Amino acid sequence: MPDTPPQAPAGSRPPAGPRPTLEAVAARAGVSRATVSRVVNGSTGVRQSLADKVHRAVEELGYVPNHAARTLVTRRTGAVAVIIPEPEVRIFSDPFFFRQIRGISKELTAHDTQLVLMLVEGSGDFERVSRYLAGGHVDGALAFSLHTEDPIPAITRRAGIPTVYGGRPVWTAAPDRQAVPYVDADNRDGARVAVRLLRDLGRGRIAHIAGPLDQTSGTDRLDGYRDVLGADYDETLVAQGAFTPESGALAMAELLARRPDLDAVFAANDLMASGALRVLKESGRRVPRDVALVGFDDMDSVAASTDPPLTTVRQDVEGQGRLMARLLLHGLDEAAAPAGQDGVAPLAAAPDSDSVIMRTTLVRRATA
Amino acid sequence: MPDTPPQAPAGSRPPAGPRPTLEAVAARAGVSRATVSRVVNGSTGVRQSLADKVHRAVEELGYVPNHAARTLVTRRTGAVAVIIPEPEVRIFSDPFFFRQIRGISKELTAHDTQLVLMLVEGSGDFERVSRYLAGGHVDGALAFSLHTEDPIPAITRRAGIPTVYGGRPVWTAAPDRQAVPYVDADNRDGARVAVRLLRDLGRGRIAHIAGPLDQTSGTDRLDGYRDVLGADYDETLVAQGAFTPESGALAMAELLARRPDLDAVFAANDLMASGALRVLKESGRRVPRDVALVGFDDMDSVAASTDPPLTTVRQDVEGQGRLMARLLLHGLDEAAAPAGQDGVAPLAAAPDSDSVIMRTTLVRRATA
DNA sequence: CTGAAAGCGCTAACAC
DNA sequence: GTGTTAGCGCTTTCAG
Repeated sequence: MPDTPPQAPAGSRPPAGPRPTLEAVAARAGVSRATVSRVVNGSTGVRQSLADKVHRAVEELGYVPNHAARTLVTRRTGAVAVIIPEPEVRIFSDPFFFRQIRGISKELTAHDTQLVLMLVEGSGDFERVSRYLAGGHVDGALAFSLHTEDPIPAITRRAGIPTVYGGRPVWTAAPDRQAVPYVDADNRDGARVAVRLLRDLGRGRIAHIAGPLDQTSGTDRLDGYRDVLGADYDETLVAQGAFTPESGALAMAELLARRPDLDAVFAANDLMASGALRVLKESGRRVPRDVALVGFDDMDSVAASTDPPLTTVRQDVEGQGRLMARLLLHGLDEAAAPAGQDGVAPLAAAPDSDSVIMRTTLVRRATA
Repeated sequence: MPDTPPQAPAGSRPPAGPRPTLEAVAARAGVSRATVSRVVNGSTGVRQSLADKVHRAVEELGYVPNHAARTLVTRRTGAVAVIIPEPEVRIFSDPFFFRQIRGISKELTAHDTQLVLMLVEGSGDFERVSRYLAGGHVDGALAFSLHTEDPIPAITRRAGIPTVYGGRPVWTAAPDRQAVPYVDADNRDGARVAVRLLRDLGRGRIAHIAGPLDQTSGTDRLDGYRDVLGADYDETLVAQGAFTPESGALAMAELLARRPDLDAVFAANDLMASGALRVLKESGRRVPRDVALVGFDDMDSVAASTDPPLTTVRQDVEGQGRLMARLLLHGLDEAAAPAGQDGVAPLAAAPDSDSVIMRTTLVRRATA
């Protein structure tokens, strides 16, 4: 490159001005653009001596490939959207989402893929999401917390954007069940394990504080409870909450009023368990002596710091996030090169479609 | 991703295949590409009749502009990076970050700009961030929680990426103070208001549980405390915490041991205040009768639900997020079109450079 | 193994 | 006002 600006800045750092292009690197290395491109993209078939020259030129010029140009020709953006329905108040009280995002972030980062966060406010926002996804800004999407009438699946499908869901979407139970890939904890089995523990502890009147029934995490845990109770299932021992401490307290009070004889409680999550625990203690009952209690999630900021510490069912939220990303990325690679093996070890078995249900583990502390 | 089966779905939705290009729209509307481009980009100088035709063609074809192609020529990505240092454990316990991100998201969305989330894990990650920012993927960046030796500023500067910081960076107090734009709450003044309240309540031995002193939110609040105490400032009445409930409890116990006669406490945040409150009650003291207590943040999940509810200093976290985004976007527009007014109403006054300090408000509940 | 050439889809001068 | 014409920086056949 003959035209260097008059006074070159002294520092050894690459020149500031306009970023160098492939062209510039090629000129400097004395090769063609094609060769530089090959080297930069790690192609094998290039003589070592040339490759070295190119690398040096890249270094000296501080060359960084232009993303837009690359995307324009490859049709790959190297970015993934993470769609979160805002109304979910949980976002703010729960470290849940952030942990899941953390897992997603780690996995994406490891694959040099960017995370585009989309907080979806209200119904008016769906048009925006739709446009965005259709705009080819991202290669795929990760979505959360789908309720019955969630428009996201339709949007991603129409936009032709591969999508993996977090948590089993409710509609998978519907007659025309669309086989969407999702990652979830084995809520039903986790609940079974919790209730079995209570039963094996000799408790005969095990109550359940259920989560919202428009979410599969709520219904699946209730189903697990019923599985174990079997014929002994008794409606008067079930109350509903909303996954918040307050709702747990309310539900507990209700249960106590209805069935003062209950001797155990399985709460559908730790937050509700903490509310229940408070009410239990206020009612003069001793935990676990009089009433044993088990939660769900093993949310670190809650479960370990209640008094007494909560026995609960742990789910690996961060792992779920990682897996969601892995599943998506895997699918994307497959679409590009429809071959087999790629070395990604599945974290768990896939029951059907491409979904993964992750094992839960019982964490025994002091409430049961 | 399972391909769509052979049989094309009947719906009136636009053809699936390859996405239509400007060219296609132009052909369909019987105009040139340039005209379509003008219409799509809302240019004024186009005859109405033509514009209508174009709009119709766009509609019929389901045309969506190709982002990469546009970026390639405009040099604008329409995306902003949000950089968060992962080690911050606060992320998981505090709704803080999510609220700030929520504010950022809202503002960006309103300006059709995307949010690229970068969780920075450790030192090894900085190279990645550096490469990413240099890669021209984003137009600007928003960064958080800078500690003394944070490399982010150097990285963004070198990459030439305009950046706005969340919270006053510590180095702004250094001799060679770089004038970086940031948004922060008026921590010092907020602290003054809190301590003045305590003093006006007649308390004579006001203690302070300080936050970490490597963060300006910690030091600024301590400074505010000292401002009010003036000559009465007494080191034995100050203990340090780490913005967590546990550290607040520890600090409180320490203070109580040292100065059993204290009659008020100003904690540098609500989380620490909650820990302190517990210890205070356990020590048999009545709040606020024996010891008055004021927190900071007005973190909804904490302040309103302590017993008794916490008097605290509120900062508008979501507003700070919005403002950060607004400042950045404003700067970007300016760079593009270096003119004046653009109708963005500042939420508060700018003291120097382009930074904004936001007012705090005292929220009186029951602890003082 | 390497280079030349043809675009990817769009915007922005510049003519008409 | 509207069309024509160059590229933006990169990958990728296709020759050699």
